[in-house]
Amino acid sequence: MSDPFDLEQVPPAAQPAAQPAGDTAGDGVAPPAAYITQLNPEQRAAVEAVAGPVLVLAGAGTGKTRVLTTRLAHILHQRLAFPSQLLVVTFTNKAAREMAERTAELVGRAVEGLWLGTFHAIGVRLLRRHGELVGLKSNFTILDTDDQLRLLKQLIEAEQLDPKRWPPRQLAASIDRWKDRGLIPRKVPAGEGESFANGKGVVLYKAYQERLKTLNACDFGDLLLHCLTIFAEHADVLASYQKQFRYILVDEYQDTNVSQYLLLRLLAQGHRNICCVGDDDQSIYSWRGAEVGNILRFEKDFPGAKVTRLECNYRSTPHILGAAAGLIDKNEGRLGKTLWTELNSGEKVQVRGLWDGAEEARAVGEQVEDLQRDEQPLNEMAILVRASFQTREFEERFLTLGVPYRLIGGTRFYERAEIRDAVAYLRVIAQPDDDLAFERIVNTPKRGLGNATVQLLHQAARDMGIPLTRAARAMVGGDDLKARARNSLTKLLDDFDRWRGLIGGMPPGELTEVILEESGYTDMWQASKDPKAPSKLENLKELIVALEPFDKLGGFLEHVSLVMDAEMTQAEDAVNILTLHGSKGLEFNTVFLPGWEEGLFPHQRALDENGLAALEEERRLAYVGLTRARQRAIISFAAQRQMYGQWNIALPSRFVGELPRDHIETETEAGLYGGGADTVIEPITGMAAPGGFTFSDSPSSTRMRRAPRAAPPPSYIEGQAEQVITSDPGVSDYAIGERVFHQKFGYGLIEDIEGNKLSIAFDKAGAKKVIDSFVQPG
DNA sequence: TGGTTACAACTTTTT
DNA sequence: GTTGTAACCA
Repeated sequence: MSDPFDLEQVPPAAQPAAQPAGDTAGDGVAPPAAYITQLNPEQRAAVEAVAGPVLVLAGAGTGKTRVLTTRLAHILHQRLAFPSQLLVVTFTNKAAREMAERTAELVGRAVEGLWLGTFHAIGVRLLRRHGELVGLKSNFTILDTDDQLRLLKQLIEAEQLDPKRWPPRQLAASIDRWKDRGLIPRKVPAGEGESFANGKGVVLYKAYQERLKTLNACDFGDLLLHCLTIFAEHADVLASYQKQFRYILVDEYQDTNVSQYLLLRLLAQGHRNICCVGDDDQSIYSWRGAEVGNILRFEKDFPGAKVTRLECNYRSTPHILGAAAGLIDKNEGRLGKTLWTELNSGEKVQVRGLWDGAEEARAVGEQVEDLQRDEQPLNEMAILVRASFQTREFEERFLTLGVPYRLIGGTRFYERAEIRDAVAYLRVIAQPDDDLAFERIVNTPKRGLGNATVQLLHQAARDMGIPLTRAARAMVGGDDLKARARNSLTKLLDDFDRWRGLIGGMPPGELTEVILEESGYTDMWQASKDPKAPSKLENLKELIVALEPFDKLGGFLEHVSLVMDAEMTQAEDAVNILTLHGSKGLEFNTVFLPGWEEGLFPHQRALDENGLAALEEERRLAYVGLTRARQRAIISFAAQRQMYGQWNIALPSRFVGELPRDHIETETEAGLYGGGADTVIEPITGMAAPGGFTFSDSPSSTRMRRAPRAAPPPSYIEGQAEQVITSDPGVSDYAIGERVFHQKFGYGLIEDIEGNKLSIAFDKAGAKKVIDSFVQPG
């Protein structure tokens, strides 16, 4: 019997033109394939519109991945193309994996030969083949952020600049942004390089690119930038890929940057069958170069594009959707979608104000335990935070409670120092020109090759214009080095040679074990009395395990640079703690959204750097967070919070006030921000919340004595006119010059008063703005 | 050269 | 509070 997905049988000449769905087995009577009938009409339209440019605006929880995978299966089923003629690009490795798995489910087995991966993975694939066109050998190294920074620091110093005044991080950010925009050094618009080191920015960028070439290396941005260069300069290469990729599918289109956009546009010019799926309301990566504009002007870029909206949400209750919709509606410049659902209304979104971060963690912990008693799996609960430092309080709380949790994100496996050291050894072996890897391990473990020696090597390498390891070889033959250093270095180079000789002879995992053993690296940690040493040794063992599936060293190194996240074991039932950014694409029955405070969320730094655009992006982030929830969302904010050792006053996020009241339920009692016991929180303003809360767990001695007052509505925030302030703004009872006491900051002097906000110069804690109900006469 | 200490900066998000 | 870097001393 014929297999509808028998890809070997696909006639390569098949054209997108049209056979009706399901009529592929040649018997002419087949109804629409099963996979099609399971879709709703909009989804089905998005799947079946295979020819020409298509934009699918897929709201949160509307079955975006399903549409993508079904479309992919559909194209294969219709025999419109070989797998190798399909380019499927995702934004994350996880999404790529999921896509492959779900397509395999639809097709009934894994599909071989697809060009499916992240933009960067696709870039690598192209560069391994055509890298010589931009001066890269096929075994080029991919630098990580750390290497990049060390290299930039060297270059900054070489320009006689002080890296303290001109931080490498800042330069790296500029360079990354240029690369995101597809700009090689000479294309950087005049004036843009000026801001760094008095105009040296572009000079350094150029020097950096040259240095990368001699290192036979490229950074993340180059993976796309070099592809663009190749396509621009070699029409034949471009043409061959334009011809090859009959169908292009793009996930998370709202997250593409200019480079990615340009690549897609070039590649799609062949067959024009490009389908982009995305949601402008979930664009949260502009800070790393993503251009929402790409999705907003899709129809202009691809004339005649079909646009399909997926608005039927299968995930969240109406209250959750309503709250999210009310919030996102405050943004301008949206393509606009209205999500609806057939689910029952469910619980309202809970909004809670609390005394401080610790109490917030306590409240979440309690609710987690309650839900657990109701037999809700912990796996179905998630705490989504804005910034990673927020995770600590929850971790501590869960440890105390004995509730298992898992931290998603955080320091990733391949970013750990010991893993990078080990990988650096492998890199030196695989690619002798990799100076950065060499520098990393030349004196780790200590072998008497300190700074002085390395400087000599650098000098020699520069003079001769060769990589460090080659310079080292030359130096051990000469007499510039002290006997001790020379012996050490000779031994190290001999080790390199020996290990290199082992590459083909044993699997990479075994080779790594040999290297870590013979180099003394393992011994170093075994002898260490660092409390972290045991866990580092554990990690090294895990690295060996991670190496097992790889039969070639190069393959593993590529994996390390592209797939930063090591596979997580989901075995245990545990609460998930992750950032809002990390939550995109996930869903949970219960979602906790703590830290909705001005300055933290929306984040102050984002606001400072990017103003209104950033505010809208933060709002989208809030939208993403809310729409992760299937049944229940709990938003909370604290009145004060400790951030890197310092206590900070916090006011409720303006987003709290933007939530439509019909869909939320506030747990309010008396007092936290002033206001009477029966007031409703209206912290809309981004200033102060007149809502009432008690600090239930705080010792009675800390309770406020003074009659609470509400904050005045801030005048500088637009669009707040309709918000009702239910408690009387009033005026502070304090006077300038009065001495007051604050529970966390101690004694201080009032310097200024605005409504109920006091500017106080604290004796120990410095100047702060505090709501008057937090202090008492001192 | 290596270890220790002191100081500083830093924390939004990540392929 | 933490981590990384610089300066100092052994």
